[in-house]
Amino acid sequence: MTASVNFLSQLNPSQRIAVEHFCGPLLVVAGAGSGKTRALTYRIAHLITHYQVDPESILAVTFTNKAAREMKDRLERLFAQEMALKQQGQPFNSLPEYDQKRLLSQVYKKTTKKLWIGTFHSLCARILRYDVNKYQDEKKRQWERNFSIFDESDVQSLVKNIVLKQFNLDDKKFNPRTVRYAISNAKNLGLSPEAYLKENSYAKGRVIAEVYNEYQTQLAANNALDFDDLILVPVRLFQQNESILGYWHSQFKHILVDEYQDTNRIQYELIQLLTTNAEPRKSEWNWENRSIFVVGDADQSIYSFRMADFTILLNFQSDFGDGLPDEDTRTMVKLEENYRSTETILQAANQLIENNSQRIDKILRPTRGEGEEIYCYKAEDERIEADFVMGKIQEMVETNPELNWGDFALLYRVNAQSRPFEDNFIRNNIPYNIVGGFKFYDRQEIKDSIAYLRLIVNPFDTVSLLRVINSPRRGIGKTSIDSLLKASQELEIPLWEIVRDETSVKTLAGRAAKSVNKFASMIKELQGKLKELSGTEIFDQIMELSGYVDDLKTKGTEEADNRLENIYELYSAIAQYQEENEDTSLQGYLTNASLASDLDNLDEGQEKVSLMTLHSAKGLEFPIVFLVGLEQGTFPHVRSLNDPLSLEEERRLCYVGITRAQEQLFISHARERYVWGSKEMKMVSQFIQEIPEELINSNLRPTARKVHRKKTVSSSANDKWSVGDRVIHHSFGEGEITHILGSGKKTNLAIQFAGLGRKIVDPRTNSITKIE
DNA sequence: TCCTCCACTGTTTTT
DNA sequence: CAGTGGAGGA
Repeated sequence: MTASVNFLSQLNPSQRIAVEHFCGPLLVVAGAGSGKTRALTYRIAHLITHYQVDPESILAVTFTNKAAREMKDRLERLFAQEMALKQQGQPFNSLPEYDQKRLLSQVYKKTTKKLWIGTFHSLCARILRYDVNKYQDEKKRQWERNFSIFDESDVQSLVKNIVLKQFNLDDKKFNPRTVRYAISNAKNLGLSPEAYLKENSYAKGRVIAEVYNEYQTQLAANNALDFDDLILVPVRLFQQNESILGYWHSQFKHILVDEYQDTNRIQYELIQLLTTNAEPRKSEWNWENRSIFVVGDADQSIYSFRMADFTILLNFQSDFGDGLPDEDTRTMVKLEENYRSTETILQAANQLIENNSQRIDKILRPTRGEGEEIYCYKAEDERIEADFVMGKIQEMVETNPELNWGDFALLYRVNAQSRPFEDNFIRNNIPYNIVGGFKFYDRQEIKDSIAYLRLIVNPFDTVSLLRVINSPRRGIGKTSIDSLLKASQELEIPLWEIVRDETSVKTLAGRAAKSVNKFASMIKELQGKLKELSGTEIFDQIMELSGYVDDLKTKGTEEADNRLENIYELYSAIAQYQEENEDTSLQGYLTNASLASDLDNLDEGQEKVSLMTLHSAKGLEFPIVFLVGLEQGTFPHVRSLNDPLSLEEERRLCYVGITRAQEQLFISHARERYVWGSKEMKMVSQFIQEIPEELINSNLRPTARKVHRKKTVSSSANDKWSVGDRVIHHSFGEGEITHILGSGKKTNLAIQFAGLGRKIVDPRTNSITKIE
């Protein structure tokens, strides 16, 4: 088919191997900026056009919703371009906008709509909407298909309540956050409360296991799942029911996983089950018309706090592949050519990451020019640091007509660091966009509205019920609620079962009974309309009937107006979802909303400076990057200073930051900075010292670099030497390079000298010169 | 039942 | 320096 010929020609040999891969396992080790997204999208396109794979049987897992959306968009364009040439005989871009849109929507209907592209969480949620009712856990707890997804704050308060109120534990010894974290970790390792207990049978572990168990009971009582369950439950279900696993195994013939280094144990398990159908022995796996294709970079593994485990990536070759050494294997390919950044930036990144002990050998080979040196600014404090960044951006935008605000990104370790920059940007009218931190869905009015919707979809969702039963105030106070709650607990039935029953309410709620009954009939009414009305219509009605909007309107304060605005925005979000997904069910929207992240709001089209954490920046690129707060204790973060493994993760994070930059990188640090309201002295980050001095220009030694640069840089540059080069050594004479050993700082050359045999030489000693 | 004020506590990264 | 939670007053 002509389609494939077209895009294959744009690839380098390694990318081509990746894209043309059809059946069986393949690990793509893809360095930053090496075109891995391209490899992924082109491969999907190739599977469909060249191998006639049914789009419905392709499962592509990405790390963020944004990455998923981008992949779908790219695929749509790719197919639309092909169709433009075939149907109309002219390039897509030259078609009138109307035709472009028509083509894109054709492609959507025919192909991209059918693909299973999304995050682990969204894809699993989708699977569970079909099958969760067939699952039963060890304690016979069950869930229905209209389950709620509890967000982190729901979960926190649930755990807190169990620890403090129900179990009456000492919160010094059992900090609810720590307990919550332990439960999450257990789930990410695939441990049930019982299994957790077995592995943690000491006193504290036993208590946590009990909390975990009670927590599960309450989730089930609410017909709710937490984020971790979205992965854990399908895995369990697949383990206990082979026909359900069989169904999904035959559904997903070609599985692709992006950012494989950030996969955790339970996600790995899921992939493993879907790929192998739980066949235990490798020799029994049937790769006919089936593949597992993962892309990742161990150097960019930055989510171990979420139990991500990059040894999963390192083990791919022995888990799924042929397990042969790098030179001989056919189940691994490395993409090392970097198309994104200048050589200077790549050298900084390569040298920095060399300081890590835990990695697989890989470097980034530059394909672009040397570029500008890195500029390092030492500031007095965080306000001066902000002045510097602001001044530099303004200066560059003014002097360089090619640049606009959207070409700049400001990256920091923790969200709190954005503050001084925000203040500064507001004062100086610099348009900016903060990604992450406060979320739209975290606002009170939004949580309230969502809670109403959740309750209508899933009446067992007691957390939501409690949230809205007296919001807006309708005279249902603490005492009434408590007596209703107590009854539900004693009878072991959901709170809603009490609330919906007029007689029970009359006996229990006293003066508030009338209000409770009114509230209950309102919810009942909308539950009845759930099937006939669309999400937006339900939303409209609940806001009206509940008096929520009226309540805000009568307040008339600026704050209330603001909240109203947000509620209207939520309405548009639901409407937009319905339109884009051809899904008018409220449930679809709710799932989508609970899995949405703030990163999804990042709109590249806007001409605004982007501010975000280094974690959020993964997968993105910007012409100019500012990496700020490079101080010991800020970055690397305090909590990693004493732990070598976390320090390595911080270094990987720094590596991610550096490799976001295409043209130019600025780094800065402050001599002192406010932390918790008091000034602290800060030492410069060790990461700055790990970048070769010659690559950095700074406000402390403005002209230092030019003198050393050429010599040292080129002799430490690994890519200068290649096998077969003729060299002269000052004492051994002429020889030929036969091997290049290691990479970066540790590069050594094996050289065959006439009459002297082979010797290992360190090129950094300047003892050898190349003969051109 | 509701609202306001004060004291305390806890600070990484996110699907 | 936040944001939260509890206590006490209206």
